[in-house]
Amino acid sequence: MNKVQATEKPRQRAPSKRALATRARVFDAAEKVFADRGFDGATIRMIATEAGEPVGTIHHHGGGKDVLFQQTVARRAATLSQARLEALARLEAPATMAAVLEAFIRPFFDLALQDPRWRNYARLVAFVSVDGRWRDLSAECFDPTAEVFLAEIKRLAPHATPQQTAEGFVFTVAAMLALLTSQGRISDLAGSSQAQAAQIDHLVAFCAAGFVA
Amino acid sequence: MNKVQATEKPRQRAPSKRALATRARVFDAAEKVFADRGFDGATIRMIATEAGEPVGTIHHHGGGKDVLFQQTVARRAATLSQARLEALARLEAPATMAAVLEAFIRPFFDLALQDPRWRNYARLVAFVSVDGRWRDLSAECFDPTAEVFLAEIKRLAPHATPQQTAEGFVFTVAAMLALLTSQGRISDLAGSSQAQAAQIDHLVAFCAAGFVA
DNA sequence: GTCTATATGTAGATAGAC
DNA sequence: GTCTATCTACATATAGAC
Repeated sequence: MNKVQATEKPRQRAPSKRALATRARVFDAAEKVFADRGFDGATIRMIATEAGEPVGTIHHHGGGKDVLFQQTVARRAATLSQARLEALARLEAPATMAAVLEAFIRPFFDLALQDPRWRNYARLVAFVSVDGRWRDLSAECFDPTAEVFLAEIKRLAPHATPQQTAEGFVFTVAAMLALLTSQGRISDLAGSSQAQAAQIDHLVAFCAAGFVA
Repeated sequence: MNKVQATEKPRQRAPSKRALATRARVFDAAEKVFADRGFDGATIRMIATEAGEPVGTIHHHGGGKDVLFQQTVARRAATLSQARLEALARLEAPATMAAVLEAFIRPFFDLALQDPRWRNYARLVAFVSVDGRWRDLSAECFDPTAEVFLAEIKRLAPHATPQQTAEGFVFTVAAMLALLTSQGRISDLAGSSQAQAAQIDHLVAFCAAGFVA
């Protein structure tokens, strides 16, 4: 058993499993701390503590605080986009407005329901959406997919002006993020709790009705 | 013996006009900087520069960074609540869902359209709504009025469950803040600009239709 | 790749002159 | 009430040992 890679030094060595696991822990920790406290409220030290790694390791994998932040946001964006576009492609030919909106909304909830890291990611995205300094980042990560859905929505509501469809889409995204990040706020207001499954249906119905109007 | 009473503030003297103006400049500046950068991203020095005041003055009027932040959020909340409740009271007897939602939504836009400081305030509120650390502050400032409107909405949609009305209200608030803080984001997506007046009508219609569904 | 120690900057806060 | 000067603490980042 010769260890080939031990002596070879190509342009970039494949990272070891150990290194990849560390890297994932660093980004998961960054995701959680950034989601809790925002970019400026988070510190490299908090992230290091959360990850169970020394401070230097965060810089090594993250490459500075704002690169770390941007990569943390970008990391899951491709997965999310793909899930959304696949859901859209799965719709049979005469799609309804509700079905298109659900193809956009549900994948995020499915991921969030089964993985708490995706819930952290949702809160992180909410922070990004509110802070004007990350507009370019947000556009890079999410606009391409948004354009695809926007085109589909326009096709289903040809009578609406471009402004109206754009507005409706912004309202839909805002409502989706609010529900994703509410974490019981709605139950507080309502006085009791209910399965999230129904809430997603309500969100889709709410937005679909809004678009029709 | 009389030492304690002597050193205690007898009662607060009425502040001079000059002092009140300075105080207002401090809070306006804090509002803008907090709206731009969030709580942690803002610094006392940025606020001082924005206000054209020395650093010590910010502490004097604000009393520490987080007290300053909370007072900045609370400062306009009463005005907003009052405007909303008055708009609600002005509705004639058989109110529609759209009219009730408009009574909630339009006052904020009216203030924001005529005063850029209210636009800053809207962005500040968006930051607060996304950061879990300010949940108590947010509840204190906005929940009482929200309860009034929620009761009215329930009256107009007796068939809906408490969960559904609470959800719809959260969606409405999220969409409202998104539109208030969009600052041309919607025009970007739509490819052209349009008067905000129509956008508010669209928002009301969107949400009213959602509630009916 | 991983971890420690440290350099450098700037934050929030305050004491005291005016 | 207003402003200056300064204290203390902790941030990011990096150099270099392992």
